[in-house]
Amino acid sequence: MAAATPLNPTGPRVRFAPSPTGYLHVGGARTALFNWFYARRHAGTMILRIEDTDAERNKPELLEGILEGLRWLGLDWDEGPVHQSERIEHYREAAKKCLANGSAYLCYCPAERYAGGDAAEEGAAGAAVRRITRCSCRDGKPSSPGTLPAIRFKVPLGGKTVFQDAVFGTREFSNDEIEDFVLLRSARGGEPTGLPTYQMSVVVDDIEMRISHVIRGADHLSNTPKQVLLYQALGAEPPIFAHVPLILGADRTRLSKRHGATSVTQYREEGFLPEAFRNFLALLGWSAGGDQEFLRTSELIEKFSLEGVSRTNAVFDRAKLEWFNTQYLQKLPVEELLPQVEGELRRSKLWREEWGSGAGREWFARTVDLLRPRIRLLPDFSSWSRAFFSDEFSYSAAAREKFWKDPRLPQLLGQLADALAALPEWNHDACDHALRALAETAGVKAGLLINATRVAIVGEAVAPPLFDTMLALGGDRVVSRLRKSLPEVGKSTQA
RNA sequence: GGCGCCAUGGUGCAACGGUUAGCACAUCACCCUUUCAAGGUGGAAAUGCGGGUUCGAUUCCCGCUGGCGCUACCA
Repeated sequence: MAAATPLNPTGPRVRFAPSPTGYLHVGGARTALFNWFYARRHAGTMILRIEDTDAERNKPELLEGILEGLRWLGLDWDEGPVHQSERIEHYREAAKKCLANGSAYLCYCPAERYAGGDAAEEGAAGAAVRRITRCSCRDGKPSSPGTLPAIRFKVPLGGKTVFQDAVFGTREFSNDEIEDFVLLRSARGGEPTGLPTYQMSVVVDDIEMRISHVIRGADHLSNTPKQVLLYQALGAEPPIFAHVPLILGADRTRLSKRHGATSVTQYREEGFLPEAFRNFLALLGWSAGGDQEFLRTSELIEKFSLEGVSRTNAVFDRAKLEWFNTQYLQKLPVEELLPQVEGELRRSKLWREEWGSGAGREWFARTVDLLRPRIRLLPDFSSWSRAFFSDEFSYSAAAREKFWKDPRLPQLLGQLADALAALPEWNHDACDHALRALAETAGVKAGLLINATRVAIVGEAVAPPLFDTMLALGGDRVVSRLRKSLPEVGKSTQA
């Protein structure tokens, strides 16, 4: 994908590295967004890397969905996507190097000896679980020689590992708390060396891709010291880390399927505007410092900084997301909205080519402008405001129940249709006067006619102001819809 | 269990030793109004607890509590 801004070869290099084991969820999207903001803010380079080393859990078909989600969000990248599955040799080389310089060793222990234990032992009445973090293989005394070995990192005894985090500050971990983690899994099949673990592939790639800032979820804070140790073993300078707080569900646990929509694709389908979604996401765990919240993407890029990233986990609040959407729906210049609405109408098969240019385009723009203060999500354009784009619509039950009660209505609406049909000119005030005049002669409140007419011409109890609506629909349509409604109005008033 | 991180109204953020603790969402009331929104005005609502440090703590330190994360030959 082409870069949106000129690249600065000395600028920061960041990456977003999803694993195609699921869809792009909002947490990942927010991480991608922050990386992108940072890259664009500093004219740096954004790299997309696919972490697909786990052949079992990896589902290649999910990748397209992730890319689609990123594109919908409006994010682009300058390099990649790079697939880790195609770089296995690099990781093996690095592991060999660690073996050669003494920072790693071959471990012949069966995998089960390390795995399984901790979680399983938890039930033992709170008994302290001492994990195995070192083994005799480390000293060249294989516990089960003959089996295929894994390569483990030889974590230094004693001492501490420190690194800089742009969000959390200087972090220190004592090495004795870090287990001898696996670099290369024991071989399956005939291969002498296996596949890399996350720690290995991430570090090797971040080094080779010259990543300067690792911006990722705070769930990685705990394994960062392992990675720092690896950088040192490979003779490389660690990058600057920036761990961003997690996004939680309303119950304060990490956002997951049971919290409802967590895939960005779902938000696209529900009809959110990407820019509104971006604005909302940006403010989850980050703030420009002041009180301003409505920030267009260009402002977000301009203001983004790692210093503004919070250390507190944030709860995903859908109500606020919807508020952002209504704000964008209302504040954007109409022209920016038209393509979105056009897309929506196309999806619902209501689109007519005449609205693409000329007078049709003008009408379309005016109508969208009229409708938008009442729109919450894009599909509202083809549902409750359907009557503005199609003659085929139905009268909502709630609307007839509410506004088609008065028994005089069938007669009055008939008279109104006649009066409107006789109008020499079709404009807001003419319609207004005609309706009020009729109300006065008939001795009814104007509101009675106004409300009933609204239902008759758009089928809904809720719509823009009546005379603006009439103007948008045009005289012929209003009159014919009014007449066509008469039998239905009759039924309702008798019920 | 161990290690780590975090802690301002229900939610998202401000206030980075001195403010009547601010803004926004949500919520309630009122205004506007032909419906419903939008908009406007106002209300209710927070510094988890306990110790320090300081003339002064939301802010710095310690403890507690609570939440979250990591604790795999997953990423």
